[in-house]
Amino acid sequence: MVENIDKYELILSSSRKLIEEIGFSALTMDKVAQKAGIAKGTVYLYFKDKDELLEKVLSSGFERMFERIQNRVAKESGGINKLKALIGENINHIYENRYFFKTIFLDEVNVVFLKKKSKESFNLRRKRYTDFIGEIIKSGIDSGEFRSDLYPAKGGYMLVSLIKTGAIYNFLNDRFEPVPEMIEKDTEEILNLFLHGISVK
Amino acid sequence: MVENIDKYELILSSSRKLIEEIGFSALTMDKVAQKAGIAKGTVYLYFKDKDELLEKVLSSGFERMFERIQNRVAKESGGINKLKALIGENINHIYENRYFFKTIFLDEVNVVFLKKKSKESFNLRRKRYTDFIGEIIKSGIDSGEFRSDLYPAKGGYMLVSLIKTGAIYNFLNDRFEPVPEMIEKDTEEILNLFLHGISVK
DNA sequence: TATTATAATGACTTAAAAGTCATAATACAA
DNA sequence: TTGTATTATGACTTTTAAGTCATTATAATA
Repeated sequence: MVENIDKYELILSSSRKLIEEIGFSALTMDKVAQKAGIAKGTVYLYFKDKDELLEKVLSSGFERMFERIQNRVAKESGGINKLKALIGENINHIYENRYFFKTIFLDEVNVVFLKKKSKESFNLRRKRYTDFIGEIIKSGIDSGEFRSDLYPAKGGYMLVSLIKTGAIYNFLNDRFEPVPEMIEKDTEEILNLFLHGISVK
Repeated sequence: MVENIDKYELILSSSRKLIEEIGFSALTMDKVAQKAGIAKGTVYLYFKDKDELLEKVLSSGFERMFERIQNRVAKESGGINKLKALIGENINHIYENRYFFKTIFLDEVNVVFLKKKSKESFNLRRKRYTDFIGEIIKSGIDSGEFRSDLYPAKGGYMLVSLIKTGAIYNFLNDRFEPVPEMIEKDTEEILNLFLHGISVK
C-alpha cells in the first residue's frame, strides 16, 4: 500500500465531495477516481477496497467532529453548561457540513453498504460519543444537577438522537442554510427539552 | 399486472421474513422468489420492480403499526395519558416485530435503496405519524398541560426519535427479547424524559 | 371436450460496478 | 546517465443481480 499522504487525502476529500453531490449509494470507484483526477487502479493503491474507503470517510469526519466538541466542552464547567456547549457545537458542525449530513440523515443512511467489520467500528464511534455525554450526565447526577433514574449512557444516546432529529426536522422544512439565530434557538430548544421536557412546570 | 391477493401477500410476507433473516441489502429478487416457492418472473407479475416491492413492504408495515397506535391512543383522554399509551404501544410493536426493526434500526437503514419517489412516500409516512403526535401535543398545549414554546410537529419528531433510540439502545445492549416489565419501564422512562427532562425538579 | 385466456416459469439478456494486472511513467540512486 | 524501484494507468475480467420473454401449465368458458 502506497503512502503518499497528499494523494490519500485527495481521494478522501474527493469521495466526501461526491457523497455530498450524489450520495453514498451512487458512489462508484470509477467516479471517485474521476473526481480525484486519477486512475481507478490508483485508488486501490491507497485503499484496500470500497468498504475501507467509505469507512475512512466516515471515521475521519467523526474524529474531526468529536475533537471540536470535546475541546469546546472542556472550556465549560457544570453539567448544564457543558451540555449546552455540546449541543451548540454539534449543531454548528452539522450546519457547517450540511451537504454531507443532509445525505447521511435524509437521502440515505449510514451503514447499509458497509461490511460487518466497518459496521462495528461505526457503532463503536457512536458509543464513544454517547459515553462522553454519559460522563457529563453522570457528573451532573453526582453533583445533584440531574435526575439519577436515567442511565447516563442511555441519556447520551437520547441526546445525540435529539440533536440529529432537530437537524432532520430543519432540513425537511427547508431550513438548510445556517442562520446564527436559528442555531442559537435550536440549541436552547434541545437543551430545554432534554433538561425540562415539554411539561409545564 | 396479475391480481391474486394471496400470492401478492405471499410475496410480501416472504420478503419480510427474508429481510429479518438477511437484511435489506442482501435481498435479491431471486431469493424472494425462492423463499416464496415461485419463479422469479412471477414476482414481476405482482410487483413492477424491486423498488415497488420494498416500498410495499415498508408501507404495509407502517400502516399496521400506525393503525394499532391510533386505536390505542383513541381510548385515552388527556395529553399525558395519550402520549403514554402511544409510547407503550409503539415500543410493544417494535418488540413484537423486533427482528424486522433490528434490521431497520441497526444493521442497515431505511431508504438507501429506494428510488426518489419511494423515498418521498417514506418521508410522508413519517410525517403522518409525527403530525399525529403533534396534534396530541397541540391539544395538551391548549389545555395547559404542555409548554407552548416547542412547535408541536417538531415535538412529534423528537418523541418518535426518542422511542426509536430507546429501542436501539436496548438492542445494542443485548436486551432483545421482550420482557413486559422492561417495556413498561422503558415507556415510563421515555414519557418521563419527554415530559420532564433529566433535570431535578 | 376443445378453445381461449390467464398465470407461471426459468433460462437468458443486460447492465453496472468492483476489483485486477500487464504495461507505462516517474522518481530516485548509483 | 543509466538502471532500479516506486507509483500510476485504464482496458479487461469477474461477479452479481435486475429485469425480460418465449414457452409451458393451468383455469375458465363454450
